[in-house]
Amino acid sequence: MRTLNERSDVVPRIAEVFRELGYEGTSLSQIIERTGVGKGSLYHFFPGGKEEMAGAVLADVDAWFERHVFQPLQDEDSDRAIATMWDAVNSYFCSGGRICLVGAFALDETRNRFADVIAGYFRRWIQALTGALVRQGWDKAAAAATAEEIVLGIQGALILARALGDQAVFSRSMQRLQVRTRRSSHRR
Amino acid sequence: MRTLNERSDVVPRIAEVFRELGYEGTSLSQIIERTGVGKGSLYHFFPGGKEEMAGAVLADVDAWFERHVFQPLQDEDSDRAIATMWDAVNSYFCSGGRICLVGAFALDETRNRFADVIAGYFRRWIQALTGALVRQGWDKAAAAATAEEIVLGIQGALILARALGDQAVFSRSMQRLQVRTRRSSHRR
DNA sequence: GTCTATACAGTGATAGAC
DNA sequence: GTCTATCACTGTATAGAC
Repeated sequence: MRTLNERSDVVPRIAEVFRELGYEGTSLSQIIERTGVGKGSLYHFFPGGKEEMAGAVLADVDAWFERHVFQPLQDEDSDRAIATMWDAVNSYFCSGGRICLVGAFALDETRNRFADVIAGYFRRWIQALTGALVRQGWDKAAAAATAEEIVLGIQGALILARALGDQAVFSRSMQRLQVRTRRSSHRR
Repeated sequence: MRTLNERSDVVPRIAEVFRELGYEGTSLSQIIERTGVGKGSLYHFFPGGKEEMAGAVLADVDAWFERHVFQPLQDEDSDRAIATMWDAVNSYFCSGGRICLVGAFALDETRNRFADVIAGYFRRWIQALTGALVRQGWDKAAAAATAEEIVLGIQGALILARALGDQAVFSRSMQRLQVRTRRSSHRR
C-alpha cells in the first residue's frame, strides 16, 4: 500500500528530521525512514536533493514565523502583538522540547549555504519586535536593544534546556524574558 | 618531512575542526587536511575513532573552563571572580567569532552521545556563577536566576552573532549582560 | 608515531519501469 | 508520483610495514 504525497505536506515532516539530526547528520535514508516518503518521490519534489530539501524546510519555517509572529508584531495593537509572539514561541518550541532549526543551522558550516535566509529570519524578528516595543512607548534605542536580547535569549534558552535535558529551564526563561517586554519595563 | 605530535598538542587543533563543521559535518579527511595529522597518528592517539576524538575535545574544553572560569568563580574574591569570567569569555569566544562547541553539540542528536559532559559543563558554570553572585550579596534565588540568564545569554549571543554575521552583536550583548552582574544590580 | 594500502558500509544522486 | 536498481564516491575503520 502506497501513500500519495504533496510537496507542501512532506516539507514539515522533513523539517523534523533536520531539526533532530542537523543538516550534516541528516541522511537521505533517515529522511526516507522517518517520513515514509520514498527516494523517488523525494527527488521528484526536490530535484536539487538534500540541499533543496533543507532550503524548502527553512523557507517553510520562515513563512510560519512571518505569518504567526512577525506580521502580528507589525500589525496588531502592541500589547496584543507581543502577547501573540509569546504564545507562538511557547507553542512552536513545545516549551523547550523542540529546537530552532534556523539557529541550529547558524552554528556550523551549514550557515554558509543558507546565510541569507538565516540572517533574514533573525533580522526580521528583531526589527518587528523593536517596532512593537516602540509603539508601546519605548524609545528606539532601548527597544532595539531589548528586542535583540529577547530573540537571543530564546535561542540561548533552547540550547540550555536541551543541554541540561530540562524543559523547565526554557519555561522559566520565557517567563523572565516576557516580563521584560511589559509596558512598564521601559522606564526602570 | 614529517612532524611528530603529542596527543595533548593535537586535541586543540581537532577542536577547531569540530567547532567549525559540527560533529556530523566533521569527517576524518577534514581533520587530516586541516590539522596536518595523518590518519595513522589519529587512530594511534584515539583508537575509538571520531567519537573518541570528539570526547577528548569536549573534555579539553571543559578542563579549560574549569581552570579559567569555574575555579576562579569559586575561589576568587567575588568582584574579581566575575571580572575574570568576562575577560575569559570575551577572549575565548574571540568576541563572537568563535562558537561554543558544547552548546553546538547540545542542539542535535550529538547531545545524546555526550549528554553527561554537556550537562555537567553548563550545570557547573551556572553553579559557580551563582556562588559568586551570592558572595556578592545577592539572595540565593535571584543569583541562581541571573546566573542562568547570563550563561544562556552568552549562548544566544553566539548564535545571533553568527546568524547575522556580525560580531558587534556579541560585544553589545556581553556589555549588557556584564552590567547585570554588577554589585549594584541585585537590588533594583 | 607515522605511513600506505585496503575493506566495506553508507552517502547523495540518477535512470527507467510502472 | 512512486518504486527499484544501480551509480560513483566518501565515510570510518583496520592491518601491517617502516
